[in-house]
Amino acid sequence: MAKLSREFFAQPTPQVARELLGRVLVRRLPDGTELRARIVETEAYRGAEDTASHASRGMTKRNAVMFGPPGYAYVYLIYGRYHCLNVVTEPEGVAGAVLIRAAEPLTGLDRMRTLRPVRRPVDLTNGPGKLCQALAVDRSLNGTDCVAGHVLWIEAGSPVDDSAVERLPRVGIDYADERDRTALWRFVIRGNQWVSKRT
DNA sequence: CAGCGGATGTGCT
DNA sequence: GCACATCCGCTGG
Repeated sequence: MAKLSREFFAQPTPQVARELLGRVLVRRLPDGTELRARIVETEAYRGAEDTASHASRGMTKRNAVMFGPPGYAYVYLIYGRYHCLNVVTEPEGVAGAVLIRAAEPLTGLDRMRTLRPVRRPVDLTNGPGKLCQALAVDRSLNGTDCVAGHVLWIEAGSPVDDSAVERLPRVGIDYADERDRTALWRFVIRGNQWVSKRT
């Protein structure tokens, strides 16, 4: 299955977020094991004009990757315990990234359950922090090239039809301006079991 | 089941 | 010092 290209990620962020639904996120572990999961929930974060975005106040040490070339991983620590995985969008110099919030495990489930012990498989990857734990994604992968690299990438998978796409406000951004709190920049596959619980 | 608060590191959102 | 693009365990109904 073909990897998504640099040009794909260079598009406007909300468009990339919508187009990532149904695509396959792949994580290759140091021992060669490949973990695969189908993306079912994303959020778009833009630059200076988006007060919900880490990039809204300009470039810092943490968010620098968001300003770089598209197709790279932006991974940050949240609440001191969890990680969130984004893929950088827009042309180089324009900040933007898509947060991958939830996915449906496809291969390597046994390994995911070792990384993240849970009773029910549905709890493996139905949230951004859970997804990172199950796929062994942490800050050491910040800045990883998801187009030319061989550690983390996204395959074409099966794009989702418009009729199956639900657009919702983003979650966990109470601090943002009303305009940004209400923007429909969260994309989910309608009715999918693996979508995160926070709605 | 819902609701609430603790965990725990980093940037000032 | 406080807030945070989160998750989990404990409590009460």
